[in-house]
Amino acid sequence: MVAYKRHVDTANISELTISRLSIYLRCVDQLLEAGVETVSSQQLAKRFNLNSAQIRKDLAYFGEFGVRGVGYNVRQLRQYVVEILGLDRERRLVIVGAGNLGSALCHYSGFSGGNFLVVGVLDSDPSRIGDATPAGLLVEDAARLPEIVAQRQAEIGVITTPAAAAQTVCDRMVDAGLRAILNFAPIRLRAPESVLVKSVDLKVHLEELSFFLAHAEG
Amino acid sequence: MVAYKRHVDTANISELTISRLSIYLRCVDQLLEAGVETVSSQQLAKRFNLNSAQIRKDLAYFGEFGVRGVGYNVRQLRQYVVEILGLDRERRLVIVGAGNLGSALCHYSGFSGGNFLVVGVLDSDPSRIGDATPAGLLVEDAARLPEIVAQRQAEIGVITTPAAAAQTVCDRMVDAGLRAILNFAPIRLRAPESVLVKSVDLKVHLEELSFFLAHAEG
DNA sequence: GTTTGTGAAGGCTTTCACAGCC
DNA sequence: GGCTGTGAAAGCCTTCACAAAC
Repeated sequence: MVAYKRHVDTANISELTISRLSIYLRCVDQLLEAGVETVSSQQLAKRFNLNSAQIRKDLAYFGEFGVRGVGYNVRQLRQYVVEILGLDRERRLVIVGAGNLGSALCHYSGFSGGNFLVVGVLDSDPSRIGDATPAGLLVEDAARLPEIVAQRQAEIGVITTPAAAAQTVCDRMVDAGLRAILNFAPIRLRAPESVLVKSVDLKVHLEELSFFLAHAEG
Repeated sequence: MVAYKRHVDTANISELTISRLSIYLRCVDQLLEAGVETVSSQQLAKRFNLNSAQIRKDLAYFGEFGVRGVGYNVRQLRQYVVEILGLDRERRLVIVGAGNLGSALCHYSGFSGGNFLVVGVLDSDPSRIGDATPAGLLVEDAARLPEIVAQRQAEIGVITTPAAAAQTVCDRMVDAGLRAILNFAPIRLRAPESVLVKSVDLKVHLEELSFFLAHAEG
């Protein structure tokens, strides 16, 4: 077994591989909780409905983590995936849009827990500024985005505004120095190539389910 | 122009095509708001950062909606996409898990608006049962899932419980007759093939952004 | 002239299958 | 015996490019 390759050309690695690493992390956490110490790609695949060759290939991009004839050490594997995903240090988030979704996310365990920390919830609506979110943060003025990003060293912006405001908020986040943006507004955003924007349109998933219901025989 | 083909073999159509149809619907809605009456695939592509051949191909699976030399009638196109996605009738949702995310989603406009309607928010925690959600629904006992699904004719189940409870809730949703499930718990669910389960792990997206931040040069 | 709908080409991802190693 | 890491094959998806239609 060799250590995690730090100098892989990450530009050539598919986003699909990255999102699967994230999934593997959940699986490995479950195994750790269950006290499993060693796991083969086949066991992982069977247990979590994955493909064993794909697991091996995804991991092999970043180093040789396994032992032939044995499998992977679960604890070690977790640590490697954590390092690959950059989860070995805290990542701070700023949420813009203190509506239902925004205030729910700021104390959603996936968002404020583990390596992620919500350090600000902003809105441009004066009637919302000063409100307490369920997590105890106060809603602040969206105009203060640049200073909040700088002072609190936020790296990730989360957009939970209505569609009409999203592009403006995105532009301001880019100007404020945020390099990674998670967008929940149902609109396609434009941003410089140096900034990564991921959009999650929750309605798309519902509409996929609707398509399935409309066309499934039965 | 020919009408929407009702008898396409939907089993052969990629999920990617379906999720793009959903995106096209957002784009077409923006065009309608802007008063645009006709649009070509190239105009759509340029405006929303898409590929024109892909738009044409995605649409062509379901019929011949365009006029050569002209393009697509925006209003008509919207109607076709709505029919394809099965959005021409109401789809009722039941949410299980009245935590932060669950109660936020039940009055999130994407979830209770348009063709989707949340008809129940359930939890198994007695201390939550009876609580009012922001949308005015009362949290009901998760044990009543089967009767609520049947009486209110719910079709889609939404899981917003902690990971540990998600598989049990999923099994009960299947038993209650739900054929489409949207899962927000960070766990891989197992369900019969006749049921469509879509999982949305919000943390996966954050971790993808983290990977980008960790490896982007800068 | 313009644009659609589509076969063919190209590119990307997954899966297979096995050499190499334990 | 077992399992990983990986080239090769298969499958899938996107893009090109053009005939057919307006």
